[in-house]
Amino acid sequence: MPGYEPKAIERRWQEVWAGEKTWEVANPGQPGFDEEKPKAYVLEMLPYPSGEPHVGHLKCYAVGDAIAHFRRRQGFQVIHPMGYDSFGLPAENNAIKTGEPPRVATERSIASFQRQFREWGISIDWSRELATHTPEYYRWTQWIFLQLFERGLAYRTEAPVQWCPKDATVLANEQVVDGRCERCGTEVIQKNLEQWFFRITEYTDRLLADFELLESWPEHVITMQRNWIGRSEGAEVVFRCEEVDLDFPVFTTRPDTLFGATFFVLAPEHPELQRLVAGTPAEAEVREYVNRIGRESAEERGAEDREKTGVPLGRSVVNPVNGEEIPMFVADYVLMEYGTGAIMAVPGHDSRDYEFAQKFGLPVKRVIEGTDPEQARDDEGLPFAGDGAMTGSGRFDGKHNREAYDEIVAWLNSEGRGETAVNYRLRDWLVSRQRYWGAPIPVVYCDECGIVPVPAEQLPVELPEIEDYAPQGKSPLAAAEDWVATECPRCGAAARRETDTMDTFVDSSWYFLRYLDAHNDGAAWDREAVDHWMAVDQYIGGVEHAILHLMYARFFTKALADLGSLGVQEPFANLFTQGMITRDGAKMSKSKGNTVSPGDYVERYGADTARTYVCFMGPPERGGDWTDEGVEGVNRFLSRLWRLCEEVGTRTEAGEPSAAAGGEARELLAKAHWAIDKTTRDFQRGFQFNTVISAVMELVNDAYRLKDGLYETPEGGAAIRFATATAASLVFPFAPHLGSEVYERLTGERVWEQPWPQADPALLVSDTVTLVVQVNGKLRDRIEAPAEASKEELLQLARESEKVAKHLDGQQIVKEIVVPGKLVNLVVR
RNA sequence: GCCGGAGUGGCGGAACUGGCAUACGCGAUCGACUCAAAAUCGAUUGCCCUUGCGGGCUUGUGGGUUCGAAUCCCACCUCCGGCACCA
Repeated sequence: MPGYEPKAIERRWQEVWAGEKTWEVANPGQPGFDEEKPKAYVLEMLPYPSGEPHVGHLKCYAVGDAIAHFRRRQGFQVIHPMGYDSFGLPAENNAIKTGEPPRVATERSIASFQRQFREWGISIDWSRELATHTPEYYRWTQWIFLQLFERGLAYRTEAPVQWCPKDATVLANEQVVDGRCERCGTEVIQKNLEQWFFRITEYTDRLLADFELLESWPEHVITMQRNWIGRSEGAEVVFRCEEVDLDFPVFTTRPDTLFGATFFVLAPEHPELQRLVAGTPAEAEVREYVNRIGRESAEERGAEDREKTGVPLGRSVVNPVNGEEIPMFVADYVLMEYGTGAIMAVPGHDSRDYEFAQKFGLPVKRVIEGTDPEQARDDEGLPFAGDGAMTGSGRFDGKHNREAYDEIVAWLNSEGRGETAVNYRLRDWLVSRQRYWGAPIPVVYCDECGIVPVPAEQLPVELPEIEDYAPQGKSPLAAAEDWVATECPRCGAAARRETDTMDTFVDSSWYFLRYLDAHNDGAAWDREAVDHWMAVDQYIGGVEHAILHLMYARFFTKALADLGSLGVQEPFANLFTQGMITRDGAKMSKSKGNTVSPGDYVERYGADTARTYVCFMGPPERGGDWTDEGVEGVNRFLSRLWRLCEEVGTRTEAGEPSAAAGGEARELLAKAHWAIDKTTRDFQRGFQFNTVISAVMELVNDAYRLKDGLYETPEGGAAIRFATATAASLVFPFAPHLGSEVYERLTGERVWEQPWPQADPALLVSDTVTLVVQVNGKLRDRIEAPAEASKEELLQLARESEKVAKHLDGQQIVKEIVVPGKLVNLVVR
């Protein structure tokens, strides 16, 4: 008997699917569009094509494909497209090193992804394939840029930016991790440059409020985004420096502690700093301090155990609530990027201000009493972060601080010295990059007209071919003189093109819309197609995109909806984030030499084994450690199914299984229906693929256990044939090739054309149940009991048990608990 | 520090609404087949005591609620992830 040979099976079915374009779906109005079926948009995050696919890709697409297959067989018209996020730094860095054009390396990698997706048997609608580096795609990325520009949502301004000296480019705040470049790990420095921004901050409140519109997102992803947006409610309060006749607004979340302010601190980058100290004795020391801080990296400055430093300015401001003059300082623990770059310092109730006050010998004043009377008396327990009664706060004394909060803000407002205010951590999205391998920003600079957008009909602004990719502080595109020199679209005078390109996150912020109308060369998409398919019903990807990509895509969706181009406010109704696969307990990396190449495993065991393994190794939202023994275990299981199919195919005849069958035939039929029921429920519950697969394993195990007896009779033969075909049908979403092959051999049908099986309720119940008998909550016996036995009958059975009787000996039953169909618990004393 | 998540056999993990803890897989031991090995098939496999029958213990730790807790409540410990001088 020939063994399981996945190679031949898998190739055969891949050719069927490719030849028949099995997974293509039509848009509304096109031939082949099915009006009856509800739609389901199943989408995995598009890959960044660099080298070969790794196991993370295998897992993501195996998980997504299982969902796509299940939904199809549940009667949905499933759209399941694929594309490539093909602009970006790694291809360009490779180009700088090797001289190979980024396009060449990228397209080679795309070819490798395409080949592997086919070899894995992922059910992709290839007619909708896209790559973000093609002019057909980025033409519309540029179009969206122009739309945002027209609405004032894209703007250019000089700003302090994070600059990576190694990659010689600016970075988004989101791409700076612990003060280092996310990509190359180099320490980031600050620079002032003219840059392009998207006004995402205009959408902060909607980005927060619309979490409500989502159906199912992991709670931690929502929390991460919420923290990233960082909305704080508080008040803006104005402190005045009489000596230089300047007002200094501060943002505070604790206006109730205003009476406790004992000093005032400006960030080293504060624009009024020079004016405050010019010509004063403090000037030299302040300048030296500011210069020193300026030279420090973001990492040094943000270090966890950094001691507080600062310099007194020799100036003071007036506290608006009590007229007190408090001294001013410059200190680097105040950040220019947040709030107003200045703070009122309340050392009695803020740990950072407290530390500073201790170091500089400044007064610490308590203005809220703790509930603990010991703490209430003096400076014990300071800084105090809790709530309590106001003290040392004039006419607010005795009030609870939460109450006083509003009254103080109201009073400031009436005096014109303050008002309620909201602050966000989120900054506008810096989208320009001084890099080659990205979509050119479609803008022209004209001496007469200034910044002029390229008219939509002139798009795309194509990326020119160049020789030298190395950045020299400005975009490599600046060297392409013929390309840069152009005419002003408005006045026709000589003008110069923008030489920066767009952040690749821009490309991936709208690709899910382009799939829906991928070859439209008259518009980014057809509104009817997008209205039909959006939103994405299930989005799947790595949790590393929890903030950046997902928030940018949400922002784009809202902005495009405001422009009238879209009818939804949220792009992804349901989100699933898969966990990372490790090897030997560690993250895979080439330097550690612990990488796993999916290609090797597909070659050795077949795609079905590799796919089923990544779904079986544990709950997919959690990570898991890749082991070869685990892969072999799954391969064993699929081989068992294969051999069972071969045996059943020769030893039984096709025939309807009879629900009236008795004995082992009925036992196996019941197991098959149990498996149908279990897998269906687990699929509907979410992503419990490991338990889905284990249910099919149980079914196959039972078939092996019972098969020899079943071959004897026609009913038995029909039962095991049904059980085997059912196993194939249920495992199909994970092992589509083997599932198709086995199902076809035993039924003559194509499994993906069959609806998902339905469990027969009559076979889910049995006429006896195992009754668990406990004495004082401890298991003492198991008894087979009639399923419909009454409470009294169950108690009777329980008491008759010898094993139970032993534990009742000499004791008195004080309570009897009966859960029909399950258990009896006798409480004795 | 703040915000999430998780602690179950030798390992990955299962257990629905509080009701048989350890499904399924891996590993291990034994047996069948074989000249032999691999593959395959079958049996055993939480820990402790006991020749056996049987008994005791066990879901990170300590307490609580309950006839009954991996599951609910309180306190604590450990690990993982995110954010972090954000006023």
